[in-house]
Amino acid sequence: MTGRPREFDTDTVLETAMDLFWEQGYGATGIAELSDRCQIGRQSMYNAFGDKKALFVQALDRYSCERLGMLIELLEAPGSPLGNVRALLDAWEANWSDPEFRGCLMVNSMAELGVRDAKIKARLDRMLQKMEDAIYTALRRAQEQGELSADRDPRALARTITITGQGLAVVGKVASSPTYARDVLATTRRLLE
Amino acid sequence: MTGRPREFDTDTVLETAMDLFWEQGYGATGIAELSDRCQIGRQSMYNAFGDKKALFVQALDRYSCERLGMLIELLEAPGSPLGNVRALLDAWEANWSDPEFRGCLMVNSMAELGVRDAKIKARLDRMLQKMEDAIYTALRRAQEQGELSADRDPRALARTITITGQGLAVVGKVASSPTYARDVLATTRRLLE
DNA sequence: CTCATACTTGACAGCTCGTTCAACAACGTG
DNA sequence: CACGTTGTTGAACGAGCTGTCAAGTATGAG
Repeated sequence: MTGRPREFDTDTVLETAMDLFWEQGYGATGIAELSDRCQIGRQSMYNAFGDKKALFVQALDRYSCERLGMLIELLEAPGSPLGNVRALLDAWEANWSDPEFRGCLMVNSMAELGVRDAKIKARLDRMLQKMEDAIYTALRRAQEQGELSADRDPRALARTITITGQGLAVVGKVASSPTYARDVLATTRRLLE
Repeated sequence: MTGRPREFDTDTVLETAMDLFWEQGYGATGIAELSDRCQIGRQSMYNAFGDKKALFVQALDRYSCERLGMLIELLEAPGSPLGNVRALLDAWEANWSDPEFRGCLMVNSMAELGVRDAKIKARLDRMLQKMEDAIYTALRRAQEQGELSADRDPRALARTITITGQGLAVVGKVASSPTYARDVLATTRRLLE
């Protein structure tokens, strides 16, 4: 029944794999590199996670849980819903200004695999909707509490904020101007007034 | 002096190569595939364009000239500058709704190569600035002609519109909702009122 | 015609990739 | 201790990749 116990922690390995895919993308990350950095043999990798694409999907799911989890937690914090949305924009701005800013695994994956792999495409679409819905819900609550004018379209606003976040994540990989995110997010904040 | 003449048109080949990189990305596009679709031998490819990365850079430059050229042309059209900006947003919306929408080579390249290749990164940064500047100039002219309120920050607005375009280009590769671009661009248009 | 030049063609070297195979090691159970 | 089960280790496979070499071919110049 019970065989030889694992010598590695599945979560730690998945976290490292996620980081690698995050930094380099799916195609540019090789199995050798993965097993090197994760400090486990190739075969152990295949035993535990399946083939490369299966591993990637699990890493992507982990990213989704972590990041979207943080986002939802932030937006559902007690107090002012609109303040929470503003806090999200602040967090993006701070993150963007980090010199080690490395983009977003979700967006990178959309660009690299969005049209090529239908299964991953559907997954990414779902993640996008989760993000949008979390922002939408916060905006709706802001309207209910009178923080946000009732004549605003919260769905359109949530989508705009989502797009802005994704756009900043890609552009941040090449833009040299340090005030880019500040300018863009200042405009976004004006939409919430 | 003059040797055997070329049997192919350099522009046509470059256009085809650009399309391939556009659809599949840099890493996922092989030399064999390129020479197949371009209908020329590998060696002819290497003779005419250099190695793979050099070919890609030329394809990227071509994309930049074509697309940014169209964008600038649209924004500098005679008549209302603000109307031209609105026309740009309309064009994006129409483009996005196309079922064969395939994103944008610029954004795809940012995601795939933005942090890995410094030379390409600088090139993409320059393209981004060109795009931003074209929109900025149109907005400035709109202000001079009194179409756009003078208290708006045209730089921030131009960057916001740029980010929105890039964001839509990535998200469009996976988003299933057909009203996404409409919602986002409606919000963007409100910024111009 | 001869020759240097430039392009084309096909084969192939060298490498890396994802994946698998076979042998060995560590565990619980009888 | 023997056995089934599971994980590890290291080697190897076949396919695909980028880039190059060598031979053949079409041109203009002398």
